[in-house]
Amino acid sequence: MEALRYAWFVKRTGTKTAGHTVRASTNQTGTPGPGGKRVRIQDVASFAGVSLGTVSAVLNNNGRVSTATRAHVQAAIASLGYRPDLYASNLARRHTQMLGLLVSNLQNPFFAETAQAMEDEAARHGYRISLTASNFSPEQHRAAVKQLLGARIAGLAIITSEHDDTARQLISASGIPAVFLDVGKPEENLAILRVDSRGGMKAAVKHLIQLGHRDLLFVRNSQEASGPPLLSHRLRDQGFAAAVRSCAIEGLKTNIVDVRGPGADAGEQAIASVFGRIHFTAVIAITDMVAMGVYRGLQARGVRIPREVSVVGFDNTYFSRFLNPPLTTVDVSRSDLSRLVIASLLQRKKTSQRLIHLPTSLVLRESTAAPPQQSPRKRAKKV
Amino acid sequence: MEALRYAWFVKRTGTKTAGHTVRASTNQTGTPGPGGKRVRIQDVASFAGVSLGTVSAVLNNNGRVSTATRAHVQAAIASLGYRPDLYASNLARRHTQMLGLLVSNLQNPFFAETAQAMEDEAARHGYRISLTASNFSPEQHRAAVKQLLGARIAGLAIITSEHDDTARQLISASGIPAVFLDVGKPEENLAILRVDSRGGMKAAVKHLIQLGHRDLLFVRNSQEASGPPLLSHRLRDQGFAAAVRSCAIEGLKTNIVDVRGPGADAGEQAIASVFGRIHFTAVIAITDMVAMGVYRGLQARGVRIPREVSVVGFDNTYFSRFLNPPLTTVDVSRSDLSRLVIASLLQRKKTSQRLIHLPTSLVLRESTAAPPQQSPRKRAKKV
DNA sequence: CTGAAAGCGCTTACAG
DNA sequence: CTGAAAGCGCTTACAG
Repeated sequence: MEALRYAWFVKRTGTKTAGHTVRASTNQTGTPGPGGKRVRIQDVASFAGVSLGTVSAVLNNNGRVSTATRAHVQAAIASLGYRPDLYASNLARRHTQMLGLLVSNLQNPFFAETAQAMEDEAARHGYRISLTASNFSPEQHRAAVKQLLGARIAGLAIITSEHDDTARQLISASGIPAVFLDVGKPEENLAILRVDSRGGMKAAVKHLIQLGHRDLLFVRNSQEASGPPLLSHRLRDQGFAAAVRSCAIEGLKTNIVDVRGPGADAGEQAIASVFGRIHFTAVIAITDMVAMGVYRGLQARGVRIPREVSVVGFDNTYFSRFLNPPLTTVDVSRSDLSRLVIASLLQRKKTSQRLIHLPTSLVLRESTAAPPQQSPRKRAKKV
Repeated sequence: MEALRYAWFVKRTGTKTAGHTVRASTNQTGTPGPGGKRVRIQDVASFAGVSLGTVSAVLNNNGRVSTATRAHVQAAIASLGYRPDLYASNLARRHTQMLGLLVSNLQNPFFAETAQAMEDEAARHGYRISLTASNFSPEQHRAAVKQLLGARIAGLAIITSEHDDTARQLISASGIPAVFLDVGKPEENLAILRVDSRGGMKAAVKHLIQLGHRDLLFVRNSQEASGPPLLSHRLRDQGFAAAVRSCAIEGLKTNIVDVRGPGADAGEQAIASVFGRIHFTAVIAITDMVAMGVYRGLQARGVRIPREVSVVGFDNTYFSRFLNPPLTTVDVSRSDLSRLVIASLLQRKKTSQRLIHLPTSLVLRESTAAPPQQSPRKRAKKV
């Protein structure tokens, strides 16, 4: 037994010291190890005739290596095609240069655009993004968080429409810096990013009222799953309600339609279901995707935008200005969002801002105008 | 020196065996280790009163653990909130359950939708996707591949428009199973996914010709960077050219416009630049995004689709059927693509298919119709 | 069915 | 400026 231990010991410390080697250590030869063809740091060291620690130093720019040695090692790295093992190095380092990002869905342009902006911003700081989509499911949300937490990420951004309390507690307990979109209160390691949805909604409603609209239709969608309503949607709902309240004007009438399903489908169906039954001269869509469906629903029925009905969206996705007519919508800056989130995740000091406010702004395009003078056509039956 | 070595040795093997402990090993107590608050597998083992190997066995479902012990260990895991360290386990395991995916850009719905489909399909096999965007830049492409290769991914899918030869050689040399979109020839570990762009283009051209169109405008976009043309675009170019050749019909005229920039912008500008100067009754856009810009360009000039001009897109992105009118486009199935790619990456046998064909199909919607009978309005000056 | 040992491929004090 | 040692937190033969 003692012999066995000794053999292992010798193998670990190398053969240079002695003739008491028990097993041949192929790692000293510079050839790939016995297990596979992966080039290891030791191979580079042997090849360059330096020690393993020196190679590591040049890899990590830990000064104290002469220029000549550095160049020599780098040549060895290049000629062997060496690539450091991410898992070994992160394990040894005890931390990663990886930020986790959880979004609801990549199909939705808002999330896709945000993910892209986060990746760019993270790269600017030397970090990478580990991206996961929850598909709006709290279960997938929780599973993704568990995975990310096991991956020793340096920080975690939860930019989702759905929410999961268990996941949140896990994150809180982990002590990892995190940012949540919209939901809950800040904690020691949790910052909250508050997008001013209410302000955006208010601006949209005010804009329509100032144009003379008095019959507003608010179109929203719910997820397939019978879970709780999406948080981002709830805030936009509240924003709409608050805006209507604060704008209390003689004769203002509002209706709300909710349809299950993906944005554009829901928007189209919403129009199909209320058309001819509810009177409205303006539509506020809860997202640009929904607005796109609303366009389709309206235009398929020969309704002209904005001459007969005005439409406002929310998100200012890339495509919104290419719709016909270009969509008036509420802008949420992806780059500001990314900058604020990444900055929050990366700053170590505990004194940092725990509540991050992101303003919104109404982008005026051509989908809104004054309502038609005369009572609209037959569809416009009052309710 | 020998004493020091011995101390280390004892520490590694634990204190159970003897009184010759040199330093106290806090790891045996079940409390978090001295370094931080991360719970380790040894903590779970101590807490449950079993050995570390047993905990590992229940974590990895390596049979041979009694039901009672398993339950007991799982309780310990739950009550300590233990989460295995991804880096340590992957290092020890020598492989990961991670697949790399490189796409050009997440803003483009085709890539976003494909990424989403790949994630779903990978999850079905117990794998995760490490997603990176190259932003169409060969340099970023190469850097991303290097990172992915260092991350010991189990497989790598390159679904990009751009290409980099160095990256390809690195992948080839690594021996990691990989799939490339469209480019090059299969090798030992490299499969090629060939999307039948030519077939799709041919179908589009034939469709328009059968409707009676004789003046076709092909609208394409190039990237900002002055690099080589995108591969996917080159194939679609060729498809267009081949289709026109094979359809050689009396009086068939074609023009090609190329504009630099992102899809929708390019499409809009393309129309702006040729409108009134080139005669066309149908537009074939190289992507749906470009088609969206073409819509905008046409409609801003009062041209009705399809009554005056027909438009065909390529990709069948989610939004295409919500355009007004719904876009006729060439479909590339995201789910088929994902299934084929993941299957190729995961199958170990070398005899597997190295050349994967993915058919395309023309989806007929309302953006195409017979050309106007009489010579179009003033814009329609022959060239 | 269980446990102690050997190893994964790095980094980072530490001693020279 | 360089090198040998200790450690990161796991997995997986191997011996009992």
